[in-house]
Amino acid sequence: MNKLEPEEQRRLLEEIAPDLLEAKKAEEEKKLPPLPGAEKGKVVTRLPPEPSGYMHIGHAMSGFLNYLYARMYDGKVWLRFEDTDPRKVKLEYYESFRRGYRWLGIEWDYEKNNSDDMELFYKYAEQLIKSGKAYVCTCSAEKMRRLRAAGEECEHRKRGVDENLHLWNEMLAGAFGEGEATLRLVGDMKSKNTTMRDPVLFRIINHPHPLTGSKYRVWPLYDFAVSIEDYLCGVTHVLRTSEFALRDELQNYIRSLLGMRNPIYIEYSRFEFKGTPVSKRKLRAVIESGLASSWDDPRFPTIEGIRRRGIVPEAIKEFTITQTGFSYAKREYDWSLLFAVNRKILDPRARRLFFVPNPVKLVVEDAPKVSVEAPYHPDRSELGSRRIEAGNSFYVPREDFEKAAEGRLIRLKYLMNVRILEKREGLVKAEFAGREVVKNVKIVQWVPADDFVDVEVLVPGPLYLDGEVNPESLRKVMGVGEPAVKTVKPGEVVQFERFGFCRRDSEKGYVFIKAHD
RNA sequence: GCUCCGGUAGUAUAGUCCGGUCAAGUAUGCGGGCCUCUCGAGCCCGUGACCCGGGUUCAAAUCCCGGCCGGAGCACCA
Repeated sequence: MNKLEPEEQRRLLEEIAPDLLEAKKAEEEKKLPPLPGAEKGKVVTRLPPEPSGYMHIGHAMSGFLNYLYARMYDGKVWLRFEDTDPRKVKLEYYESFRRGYRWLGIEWDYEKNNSDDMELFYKYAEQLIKSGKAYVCTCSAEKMRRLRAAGEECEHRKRGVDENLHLWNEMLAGAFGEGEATLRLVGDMKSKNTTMRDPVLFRIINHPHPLTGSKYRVWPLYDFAVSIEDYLCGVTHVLRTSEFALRDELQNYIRSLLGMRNPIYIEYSRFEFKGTPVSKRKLRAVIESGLASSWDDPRFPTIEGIRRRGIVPEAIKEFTITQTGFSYAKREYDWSLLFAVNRKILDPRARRLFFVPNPVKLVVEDAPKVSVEAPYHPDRSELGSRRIEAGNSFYVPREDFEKAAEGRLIRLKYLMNVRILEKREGLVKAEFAGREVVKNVKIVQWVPADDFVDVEVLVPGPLYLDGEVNPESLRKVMGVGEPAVKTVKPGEVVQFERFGFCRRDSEKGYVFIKAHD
């Protein structure tokens, strides 16, 4: 009864929307649209990761939605691991999700694992059996699949309660091997919604679970576990991706049989970025092709990948709030949308430094030997400055000087103007042309030729182009950096002037990853 | 194949429920200008969309029908 059709969800959303829009303009703060059926202080949402793989940006955005709505209504958030497939679940992933949520600034009030509640699941299963709503089925998987597709019942559905109870206890006692018996819901074999056709509630898995070891062999399936857990946790709003939409009916039905209240569902299509699939299969293909070596590759949509790339949590949060809608339509975000948000956040805090990609040597024989005090930020003096000692030879961007004609005037930022005299392979000669700023002269960054560090910048691009793995998805730019590059701490994001925002990725040596321009 | 669900500018969204105020708003992108000792940020101007075809109506992005295109599901995964 709490189940709302998408139209209904939108209608409710719309009803309160005008207030929101006005409020948004008034305080210039970005807010999510109102949550249907939400009451201050009574909202409970959940973060439901399956600890079977790496956390990615889709988890992050979904996580923000659940977290921000709970916060917006002074509600509570559960972190609940959906870990009822012992074969898929791995210990390392539990912590990786906690770490990911923490990094994002997503806080949760309570935490549990579905696998904590096995005894409870068994209790509810027994209740269903006793009320004639569940039966033990000993069909083979293939037969069951065939019958479900055809909408036909199997002979096991007619078993009596006592027999089912007996068989169920046999299952729990270990009398059946894997695949030999399941507990099924008495659903509706004729339902158009195939999930309602007597779905399996429990199956046998002979594989140790990372948390409970070999204590349990009879494991609940997703729909059963989640139905019960959402009720147990008091979840009022389920915000999840649309691949679960068909399960609303089933989960509500299971709860109705147990006398449990249902949450409100809000579903939306997956969040994906162009050229960057989140699918484990596709990412693994990239690793297997040798293009990437690990799951934290900066081209990957994994949390570790985007973190290394220099995307900050606030950007993902703001992006989720402003660019997201509860739409079922397929969408593929353009990275530039996220970059724009990230840039606005980074711009006031990132120090400006000189990095010269693909350097060429510039010699200015008559240059005065001077040093300059260069601010780390054009309009935020609190970020400080550094002194650069300049001689008469420099490294400058090859591109700028190769394109420039002889006789052309170019300014070395903060330092002086030079006039190009001659260009030879790997060397440009120029003459000193004054220190004052001249209008309409190209300004470039520079690095003293006798005091610099070698810098390498990784520039990530789309992993897939036109559905094919992109072999040139990671460009490596070699260059030199001014001495102050040594002061950039690992993890810090700076702006290399005229190059882009880059995060220092290495502990030793100067390897950076470019986030964006 | 079957069952659902969608299709608003390059991209992402607002608007669709209760048809007119939408000659369609916002962000980003793109073009131009201003500012700036960065090709960054900021400010200003501009560009650009209701999938197609019918129907209902005085009036349709909004309602109805058909088509096309796209997504999801059809597990003893979640």
